[in-house]
Amino acid sequence: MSYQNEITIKMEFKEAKNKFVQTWGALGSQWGINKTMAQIHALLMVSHEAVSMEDIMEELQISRGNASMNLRALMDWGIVYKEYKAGERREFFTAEKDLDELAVKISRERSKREIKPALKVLKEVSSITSDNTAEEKHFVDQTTKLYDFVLKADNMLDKMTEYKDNWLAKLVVKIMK
Amino acid sequence: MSYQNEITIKMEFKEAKNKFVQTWGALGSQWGINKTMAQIHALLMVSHEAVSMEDIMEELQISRGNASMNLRALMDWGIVYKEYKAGERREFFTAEKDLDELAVKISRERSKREIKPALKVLKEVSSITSDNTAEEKHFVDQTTKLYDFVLKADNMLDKMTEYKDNWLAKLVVKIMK
DNA sequence: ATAAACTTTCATTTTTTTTTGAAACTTTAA
DNA sequence: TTAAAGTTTCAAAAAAAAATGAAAGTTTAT
Repeated sequence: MSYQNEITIKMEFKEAKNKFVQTWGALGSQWGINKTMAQIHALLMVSHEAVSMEDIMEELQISRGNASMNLRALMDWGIVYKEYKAGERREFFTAEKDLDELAVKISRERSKREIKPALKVLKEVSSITSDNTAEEKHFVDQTTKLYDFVLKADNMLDKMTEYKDNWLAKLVVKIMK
Repeated sequence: MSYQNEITIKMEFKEAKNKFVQTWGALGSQWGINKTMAQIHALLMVSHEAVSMEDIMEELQISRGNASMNLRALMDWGIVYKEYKAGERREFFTAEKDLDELAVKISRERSKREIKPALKVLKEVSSITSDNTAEEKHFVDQTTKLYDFVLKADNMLDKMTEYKDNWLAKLVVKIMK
């Protein structure tokens, strides 16, 4: 293989990696996860070995503070881990690479942080003592339905992800038949 | 019932309604939907009859432009409808109130707008011609897995929502047993 | 104990997203 | 046709979110 070809191929890989990281970042934004957080996660997902903070900063062109804070957030979500290498002072980071596990953790966190508090409010507002204007009846009825729906969806997601191993594939089978 | 009590009850309803609208708005933000859009939707969801733009502006304390743009967006998502009242010049708005239908429409839109384009990129980047460094092998392997996973999840969601009527309840039964 | 190597924090700046409001546009009734 | 009643658009302003970077903090080797 010629030198020229090798250069070409390397470029293609770097471009692909970059495109993936950018896309994952944009997708994150659209789902309320900050861009850098999603990008760091993407980068770690496709890295075959643990990456230092220095390297993350370099690859994504971000500041030390930004890298540090988003790595912390990713670790709080339980989807990025710190790793220590023998004889190395620096810390290295890896992402959860098992996709079933990743999906489970993201589900759990979002449920805990967002769905559960929303359910609490729904329960609260649907239990007002209503005099019986059509307006208030409709409010109580609709928020009660919403509470039931969200609760059911949340429980189902929980059950779904309980399968643990290969849960998505198993579900596909179960639902299709 | 005394005048005083009636005032108290009215207050409670207004507070509950406001709390619901605020909470729905906050939840929207966390999932990448702008706050006002979510609030308008919340407001329409719990209104027993169609609401004019004027009233929406008034209740949410937002400008005409903001109201107009977000109503347009909600209609593009297919979860808010325009209504014309006989002998009225103004337009009125209602929300999709059937929760099964609402969830289906939100799923469809998000899939179309975000998941499908992401899948396209995943397919693209996972098909680079790789020389066989461990690094590139891992990249291709991981992005391929991700493509398969996201595709499967997207298809499943599609199948799930195909049940149409009362799909969530039906699914719960199917998955639990 | 200390200093080098590294990480975290947070007040300030920058960027991005959302909102405003006035002008342009549309529709309807007289 | 016109003018009144309403809606939409979009450039500019405001608000919100994210990023920076320097100072403070921590850890480790000597």
